[in-house]
Amino acid sequence: MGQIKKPGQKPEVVTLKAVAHHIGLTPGTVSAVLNDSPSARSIPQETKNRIHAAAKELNYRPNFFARTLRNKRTYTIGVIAEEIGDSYSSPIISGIEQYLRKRDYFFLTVVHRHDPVLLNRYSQLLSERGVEGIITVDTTVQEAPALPTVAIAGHKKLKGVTNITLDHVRAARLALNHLKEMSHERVAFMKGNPVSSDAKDRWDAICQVAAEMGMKIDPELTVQIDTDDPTPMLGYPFTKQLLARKRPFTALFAYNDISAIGAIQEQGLRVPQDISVMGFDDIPGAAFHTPSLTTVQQPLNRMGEVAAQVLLERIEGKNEYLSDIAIEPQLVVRESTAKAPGAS
Amino acid sequence: MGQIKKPGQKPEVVTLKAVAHHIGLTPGTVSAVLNDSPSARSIPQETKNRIHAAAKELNYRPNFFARTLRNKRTYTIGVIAEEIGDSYSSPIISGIEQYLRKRDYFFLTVVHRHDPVLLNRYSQLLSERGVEGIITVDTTVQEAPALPTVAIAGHKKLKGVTNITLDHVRAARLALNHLKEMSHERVAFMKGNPVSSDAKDRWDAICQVAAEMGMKIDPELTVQIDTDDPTPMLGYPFTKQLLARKRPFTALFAYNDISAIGAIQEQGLRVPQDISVMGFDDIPGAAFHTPSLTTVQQPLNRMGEVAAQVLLERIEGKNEYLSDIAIEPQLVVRESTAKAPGAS
DNA sequence: GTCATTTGGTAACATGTTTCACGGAATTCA
DNA sequence: TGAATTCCGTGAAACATGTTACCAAATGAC
Repeated sequence: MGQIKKPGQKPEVVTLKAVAHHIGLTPGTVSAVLNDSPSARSIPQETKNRIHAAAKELNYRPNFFARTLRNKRTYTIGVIAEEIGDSYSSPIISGIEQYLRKRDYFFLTVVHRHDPVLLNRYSQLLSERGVEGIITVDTTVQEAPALPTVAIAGHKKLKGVTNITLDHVRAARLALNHLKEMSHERVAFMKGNPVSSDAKDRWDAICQVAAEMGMKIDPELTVQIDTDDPTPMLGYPFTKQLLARKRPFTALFAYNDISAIGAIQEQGLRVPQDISVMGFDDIPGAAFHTPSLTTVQQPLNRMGEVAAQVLLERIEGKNEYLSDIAIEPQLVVRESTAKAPGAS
Repeated sequence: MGQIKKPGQKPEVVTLKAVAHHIGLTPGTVSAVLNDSPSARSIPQETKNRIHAAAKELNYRPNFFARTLRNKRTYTIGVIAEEIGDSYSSPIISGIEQYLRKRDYFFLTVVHRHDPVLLNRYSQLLSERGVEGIITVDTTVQEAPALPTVAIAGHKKLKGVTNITLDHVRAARLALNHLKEMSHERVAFMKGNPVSSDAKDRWDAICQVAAEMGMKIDPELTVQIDTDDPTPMLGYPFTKQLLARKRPFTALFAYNDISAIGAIQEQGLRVPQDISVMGFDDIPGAAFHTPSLTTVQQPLNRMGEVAAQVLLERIEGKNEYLSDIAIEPQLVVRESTAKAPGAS
């Protein structure tokens, strides 16, 4: 493993022993020098040079597993995401990768699909494979983990877990203010599927901010998403359901961009002339949809980076551990929202 | 690593030695039994039961690194993608994950960004970390690798590499036939950025099929993408460039869905009334764009699965290795293509 | 000739895997 | 019936490869 195979020959692994032999020293000495360990203090520079030269010449690569066996360091973390490849997880994982690459860490990825049993099994397995920390995406860790853990969109305070969450109150404020400025008074809401770990917080924040603003939320104008489709079809049936109630409204605050796009597919709605639609997330497609989507932007990529950074700081014991990190959302106004019909 | 830490106590690793000690046997014996190795043939069932019971009771988990040191098996593969999180790589990686999960393999992911130096460095690093095979996505491996390798959208025949490629000739036939049936005669083309490993093959196939069909390709109606933007902006400037030439055309065959969506943003085009636009890939957003995109579907998810499957078969030495696997595309007709204006 | 350096070797250890061997019992052969 | 062979159940030890605390031989200082 880990060496160039000269065609036709057998792999010819260059071990520490081989290097040592090559210059007539012992593996222990060579190891100490190559690691610049304190016990190599007394080795003269001349010898050190010879050792380094030989290692380079033979293209010596220490065996990762032998080394890990002693050192207990793997420079690897585990990422447990709800899914790979959907528009929410992808930018997060990409952000994680960006940061880890700079720090020469690697990561293993597994998918939990909101299944708590899988979540536990995978934490176990990852831990057995020596990951030094775990980042979870869109799930709630249920019990204090054995390894340093950062939970993106995690919402349970647990010892050893750093939660990275969007400031949902601020998000709600941005969104509702925007709608208010556009004179919308009858606003419909889509509540996220409870398996989505942001669903409850986001809704609570909306309720709180609505109360602050003196805006009342009509239960007849709220629908609850309870399917788990990664395509915009997610939003479609719930919009139908909403329209079927025949209760007038001028704006719809969807649970996320995906469901917002699904809602716009509903032919009964002219967006934004009749109904303004507000999304959440600002996924890559949001800007290129027709009409382009007004949305509360979550900096997903950055959240991934921050998660990785915080985790490495904890692994390397640099900083004291924070139990919560809030990320600030931004409002991105595009075409899908407009003045409420009939407003001056 | 790999065990539950009882709060307050030190980790308390359960090693083989601990298990052996617990029942008064030696590690060697316990190991043989737990692995059901041939040398455990002569151990009576009664003893085996005791050993298994003890292992379960103490919740023994073999140390992955110690084991790998001897066995040279890691059940891990490396994925080298151009990028994580864009609409091309994401479904592929997701497909890889789906298959690996079933087989209890893990994977490490790294990103090459079309940089050949990175590609080599990462193969090295992954190999040092004991991956048993590599899947590359959207890059061309330049020299015969030391490990079993599957290249998705790879185009160079190399010993040890299995290329998984779309049948581009068939793809071109599907697309051009559709346009012909819609009476399009003046078709504009966008050629992919040469760093995209499919670009050349796709173009060659289009030229070949066009020749077969007696359709001629006007160089004035082809543009060459030479930027590397993951958003639809990719297609936008090249469409402008095309229009600036004032050469009339009724259909545009974009390099992929992303650039097709970018092209449609160009306000000068009414799609499909004036111009039909054909994409390539069928990314998740294609169906939900307005107008929805007619496109040649690449089963990206499936390509990932197939890649993983083929790679594991090679690793486990089950099948003889194939140097090429062709994947069949499908035409998905949606709203962005229509009869050419003026056609009966 | 004793003491301190200098230099680098020795060996234990991290944890599992696997081959070999050994003492005693059981069986077979002459 | 006694010797030879095989079988049983297990332990011992080598090995996979590095790391590191400690030790020893050689050299030079006084």
